[in-house]
Amino acid sequence: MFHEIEQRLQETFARCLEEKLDVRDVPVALEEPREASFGELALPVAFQLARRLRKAPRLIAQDLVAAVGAVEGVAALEIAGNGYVNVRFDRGYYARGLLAGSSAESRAPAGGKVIVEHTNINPNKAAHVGHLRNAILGDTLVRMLRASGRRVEVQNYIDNTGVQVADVVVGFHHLEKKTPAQVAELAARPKFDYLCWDLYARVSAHYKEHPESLKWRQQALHAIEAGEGELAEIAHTVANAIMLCHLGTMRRLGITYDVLPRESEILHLEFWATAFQLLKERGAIRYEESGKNAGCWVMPASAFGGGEEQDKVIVRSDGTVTYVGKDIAYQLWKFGLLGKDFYYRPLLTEADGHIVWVTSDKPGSETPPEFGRASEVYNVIDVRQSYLQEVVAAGLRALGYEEQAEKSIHFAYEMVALSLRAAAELGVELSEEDRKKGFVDVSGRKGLGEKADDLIDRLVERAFDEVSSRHPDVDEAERREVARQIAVGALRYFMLKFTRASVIAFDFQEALSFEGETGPYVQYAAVRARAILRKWAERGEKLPDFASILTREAMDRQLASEDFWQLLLAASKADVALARSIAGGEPAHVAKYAFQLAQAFNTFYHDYPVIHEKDPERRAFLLWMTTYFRDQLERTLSILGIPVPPYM
RNA sequence: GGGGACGUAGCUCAGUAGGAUAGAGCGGCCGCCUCCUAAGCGGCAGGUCGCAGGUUCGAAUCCUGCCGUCCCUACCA
Repeated sequence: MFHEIEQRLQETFARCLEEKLDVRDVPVALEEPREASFGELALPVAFQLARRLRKAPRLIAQDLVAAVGAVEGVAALEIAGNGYVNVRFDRGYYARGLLAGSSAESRAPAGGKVIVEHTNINPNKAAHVGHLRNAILGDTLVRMLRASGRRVEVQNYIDNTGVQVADVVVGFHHLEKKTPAQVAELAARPKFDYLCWDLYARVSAHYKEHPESLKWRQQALHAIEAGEGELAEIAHTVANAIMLCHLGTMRRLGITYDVLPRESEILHLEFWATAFQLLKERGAIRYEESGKNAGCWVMPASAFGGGEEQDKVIVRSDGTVTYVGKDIAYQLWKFGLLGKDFYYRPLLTEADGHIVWVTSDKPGSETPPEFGRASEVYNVIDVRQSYLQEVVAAGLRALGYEEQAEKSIHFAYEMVALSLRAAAELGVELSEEDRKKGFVDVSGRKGLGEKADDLIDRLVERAFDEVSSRHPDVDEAERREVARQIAVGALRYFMLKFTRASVIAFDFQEALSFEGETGPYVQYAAVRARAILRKWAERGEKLPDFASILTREAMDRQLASEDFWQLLLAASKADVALARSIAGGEPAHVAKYAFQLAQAFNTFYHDYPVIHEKDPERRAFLLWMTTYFRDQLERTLSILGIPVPPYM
């Protein structure tokens, strides 16, 4: 509704500018005034024209307003200050529009399929808080895009053949002296990812003390790549088991995937060979005869704006491909440009019936949906990979896929570090450098950091205590489920409230808080809205027929109250917030809006008892506001992936 | 050396396609539960938006320089 009026104003003013002033190149900007008393929208257009027309902005504004005349849904256009045009909505019209359900909801889904790749955790150890930021950011992006009508495919890339897995294989084989069968037995036990977490740290420490043992890593890598022998078998067991652990961790947060493309298939199906051919044919890479990169195939630095002497090696002099090369092949596949596809098999079925597929190197018996062939690709990867992501896009560009390079979006975010206090709580020794920085880097290699599942457990425990203190009479299993939902709300909100470019110095006190700007605060507002309506129903009352009682005149009467109008207006801006959030690539904006929406509802809740209202029209209005707030809160929370508990 | 991000209240952060009196949460202080759950609500205190110039009707926002912090810049994977 808000957006409709915005559009109408923009069109009307643009047309007026064109017809009356012959101005076409000035975009009609709309702002939300700082002061609510100025109206709902403001147009600074007169300022933009002042210079060109050599005329005082205020006079221009007056002429424009006179020329524009009446606009549907707008009660008044006022000149304010030096030349602002302030817009006052027709409140009754607006509210009736909301009551009827905005037609903006029914707009057709536009554009082709979007692929969002996120999580991408090395399958060699338990997930930690840093991984949570990636997955929550990615999953929320998916929900945002879907809410805006886009078709989205969610991918979680599994590097099951890399060094990280190889290192754990080394641990089992050389340090622990385990046979593949023994490893398989361990892998079947719970918390295998925790066991590997420690083992991985031990292997890293071992390398440090005995650098000569790094040859074990090379052996393991070769074995894994060849896919034969005990080492490969252990790698296979470890990667699969840990991958399932990660899926389990993410499932706790309501995060799931459509397909898991694996590095092993990219290898076995020779995606790289195909891409290599393309890159050579189209001159995207060149063979170096001499110089420091002699014998290598490189992408010239000029292709991706790299500095001088910064050509990027794609194929090493020994003929093996670097990661970027494989990433280019993979990115080509995502756009359906490789001319090759994976095979697939169903991996598991989620509780809601959703099937998660995994790639395979041979045909399966079941027919998968069509994967890949996207028109737009979001890679949710931390900011440190910016350079490599640039090279990948440059690869597409060099192949002539300008459009796809443009649509390859590196959805970058900053790291999660540990606050000094959190690091101290985890028993980390703080160096002078750490103290100066003010935070400590998470390091999987050192086994340093808070495991995702531990954090979720802590949150659930805290929430359980809170729930239990408020509802001691309720069945324990039910309290636990409510606690779980609150924990998810707290964690997801915490990870989303920061903008992407902000380093999160993870702090337990902040993350475990349920008060103030937190997920539970927003959940609580939704719970309160539901509670009012439940109480109403428990009295044996039915909801009034809003459409017939709340006529336009009735809405006008009720919304003459500035309080009500501001509350309704705030509640109606969910779509505006979503659109702005997608355009800006910033899920934090939706989170902020959810918080503001909750604040607005809490004000409403506090100031206006609904059920005890005596006047029938006023009561109907309050009940309608309650349902509207509830719907908007629930919708916004679902975009954030935050559940609404039955009570709190 | 080159590239990028950042510097806003005691703390953690919003706010930048230039706009009206710079916001929130936490922490601090003072209030509010015979009335739909106080995980709530109200109030007070707290800021030369790193510094200096420039652009203009107007700058936290754009440009330049400086100071400071972090990240990236391998034939490792």
